[in-house]
Amino acid sequence: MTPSDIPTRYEPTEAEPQILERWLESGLHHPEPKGTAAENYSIAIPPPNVTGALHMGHALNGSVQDVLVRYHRALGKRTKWILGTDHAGIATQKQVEKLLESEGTTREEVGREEFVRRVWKWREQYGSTIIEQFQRLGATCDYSEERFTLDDGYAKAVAEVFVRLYEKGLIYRDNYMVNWDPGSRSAISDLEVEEKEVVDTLYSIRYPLASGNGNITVATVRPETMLGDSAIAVHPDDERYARLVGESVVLPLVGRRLKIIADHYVKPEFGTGALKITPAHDPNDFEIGRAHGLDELTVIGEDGRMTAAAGEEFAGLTALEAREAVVAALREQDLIEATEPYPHVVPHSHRSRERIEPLISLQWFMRMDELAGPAADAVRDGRVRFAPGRWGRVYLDWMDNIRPWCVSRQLWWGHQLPVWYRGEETYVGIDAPEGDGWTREDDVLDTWFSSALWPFATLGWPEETAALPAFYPTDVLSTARDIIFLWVARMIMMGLEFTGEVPFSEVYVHSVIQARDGRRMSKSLGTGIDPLEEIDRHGADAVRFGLLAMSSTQDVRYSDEKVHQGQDLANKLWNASRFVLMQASEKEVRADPTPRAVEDRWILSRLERTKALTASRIESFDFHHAALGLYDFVYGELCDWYLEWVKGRDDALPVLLHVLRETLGLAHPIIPFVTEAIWQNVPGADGLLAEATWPEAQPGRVDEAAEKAMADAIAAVQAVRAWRESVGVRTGARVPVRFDADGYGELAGAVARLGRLDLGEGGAEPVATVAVPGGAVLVLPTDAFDPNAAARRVEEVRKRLQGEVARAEGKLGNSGFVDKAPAAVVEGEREKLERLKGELAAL
RNA sequence: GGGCGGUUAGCUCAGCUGGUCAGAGCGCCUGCCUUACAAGCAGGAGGUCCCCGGUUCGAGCCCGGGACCGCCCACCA
Repeated sequence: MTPSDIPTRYEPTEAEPQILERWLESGLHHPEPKGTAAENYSIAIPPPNVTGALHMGHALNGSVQDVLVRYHRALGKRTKWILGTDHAGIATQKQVEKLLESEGTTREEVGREEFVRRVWKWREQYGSTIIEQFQRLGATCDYSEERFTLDDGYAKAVAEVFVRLYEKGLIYRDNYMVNWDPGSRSAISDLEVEEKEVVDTLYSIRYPLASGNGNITVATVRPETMLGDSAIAVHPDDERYARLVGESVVLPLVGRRLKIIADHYVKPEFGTGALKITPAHDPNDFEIGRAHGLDELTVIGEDGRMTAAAGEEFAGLTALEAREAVVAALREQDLIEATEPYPHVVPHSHRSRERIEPLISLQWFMRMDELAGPAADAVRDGRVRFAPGRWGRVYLDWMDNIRPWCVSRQLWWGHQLPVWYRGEETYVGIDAPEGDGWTREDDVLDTWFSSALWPFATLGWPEETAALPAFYPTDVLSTARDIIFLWVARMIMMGLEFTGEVPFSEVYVHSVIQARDGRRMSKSLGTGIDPLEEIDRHGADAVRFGLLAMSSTQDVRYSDEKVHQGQDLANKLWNASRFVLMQASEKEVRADPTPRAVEDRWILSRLERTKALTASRIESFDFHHAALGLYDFVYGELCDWYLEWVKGRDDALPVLLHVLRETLGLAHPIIPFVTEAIWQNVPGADGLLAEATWPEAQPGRVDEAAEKAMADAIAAVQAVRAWRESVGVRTGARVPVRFDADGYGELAGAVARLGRLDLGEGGAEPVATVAVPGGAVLVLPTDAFDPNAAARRVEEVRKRLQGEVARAEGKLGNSGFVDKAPAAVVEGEREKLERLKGELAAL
């Protein structure tokens, strides 16, 4: 196709699929496992859930990582973007349960083995969805080596880690209070619990003293748990109860005698200052119970129903039913002293949204303190750096207060614990133990346990693969802040423990993209914006540019304007290229971009600065400015000025082509599709832009003098245009002028052309004056405008200038300023004053 | 209860270690089909930089206090 056949609009929907195909076929995303991790560049993608569909968070993070990956690939590094998906225990299990439900059956009915088979089948069918969606974004992950956290090799790594930690004594089994999620019927970790405010009823209940001399009143929002009470606690210094400590009360409805104990945990000022202790159903009571050796009576089971221990009358009821029954029974005996509405925060399951039922359960735990120390040190001493830095402090706060991690889950989908039991015996090992009678632990591991191994398990650990030394440690981990504890911290701990090295040296915590109105983007709220629809509408480049331009060091609202800016930029580049290529015609120009004019030196200088700036911004994760800086260069310098400036010149082509090629190169990491599409039409551009090198820095091309000269010339054009507008010069009319300003040289001609002026030398008396840097443009007699309007305009300008002069003089007349401000600042002010006076005089 | 962000033009946001920092995009107004682009080009209007104190020759920028919005952590029944 000849350049003039190139359509005037860039059509992403037509271009993108073809370009994507070429990239995928080229193999550019797959590096050979050679060299060392120090020479190479690698990023491990936060593995999306297999059940997932691309959301804005993925799209932003994918854009961020792809910019980094493409940039480093262009720098000539062997670059690997480790790709894969997470088996996502609960989420995936639920998905398939739903499917079974639609078939009229249940997980229990089909049985574990069949269920797991069904999940695998589901994964085969739908698991690649999100991978394809990443491709549409243009992400150059290593698609040829897709990992899955439940693959055989990966599972081996998980088992290996579990066994080693067990042998080290860091993993153990215990009967302990856990967060029971009735929704998923599994224990969950502290991190998967979220506090939500609810309004409960606070019941004040009288417990009669065993002595018969009165009562102690306690308050609770969960009266049903009283069936499991083991004691009453008061503060040791609470005089009201001092003489009662050691005595007993009679537990209403049950009749059990409860000791009155003293414990510092109790807040005397809260309620009556007496606290009922239910060790099996409240985390605090659990602690107190263990400290005092109290009985742990489980009255609510894992099914959410009252156990036999709750007594005949209540056993089998749901906890809620039991509450009503207990309250009714207490009322009957007139033991309820008061009730009041009580708003407070209570734990809910992050997954199922259901209220957590704290209970004592036999689970597997991991002690974290021993691993946390070195992992915290790695951040303290800078081996791992967070960007923005404040997240490092957040990480450290958590690490310094770390608690044991409940790692077992009562699910079917996941890594089954490598643990076998026979009677009282427990065996932990990679393979099943010898001998008969062993049964394997049913539970599976918390999904985050396997995710914690991601950076090295994906590379084949514990096998000594070639990929491991080539790409581990990785360079950057890019993620959202909500998984800093769940994932990032644990990767650092596990990485250090099992490889002796930090898994990545930088953690970039990107923005959270909110809905347009500032609410959270969420499916249930209907506030989500589908990145794929946005790509359909505006193109992948526009979405990438938009997201990067939006991103910040804080949360941001989704901005349609930024996406539009990206779309506009793509189109602008497309048309600028058209302009250049139409001149290039068949001629293949590879010649050095020899500058033949000031504007050539200027654009080469500006290009040089943009290259350096873009590189440093990418390296410092300042994607916002990298994207917008690129936009400014392309619009504000290349198109608005340079292209206009050289129109009519026939010797600018080498520079034009050079600037176009390099601009495509530096824009490519941000807007890869359109730049690749243009590249295919550029004479002398071989192969894929995605495989081309980053435009080499040419510091010698920075030209201060040319920048200054052009800045003045541009300012002059703008001054002339503004003047024309303000005095109402007839549209398009050429205005005769005498150029009375220094320092323009050859640029005066272009200023005149762009300002639609006719340069003359005649000695006629000027009828108007337009101040420009270095002097003025004197307007000669003409009928193109009304001189009165010009006079008014001059007055306005004079007033403004006089004001500025007064301000500058005031500043310089202030001895405080002159004496204390740095000499350069004072000098700058003096120069400014001179300039202003000059402009004023020129009027 | 503790901690962290934020509050700048009608809207969404930039403003580095205090001195051309009062900006961009969108929107708005005016004028243009200028042979790359009318989803374009040119010009323009628009802001007590949340409030109150303080430091300084000089403060969106630093310090103290306050208001409001958002997030994280947290075992007060």
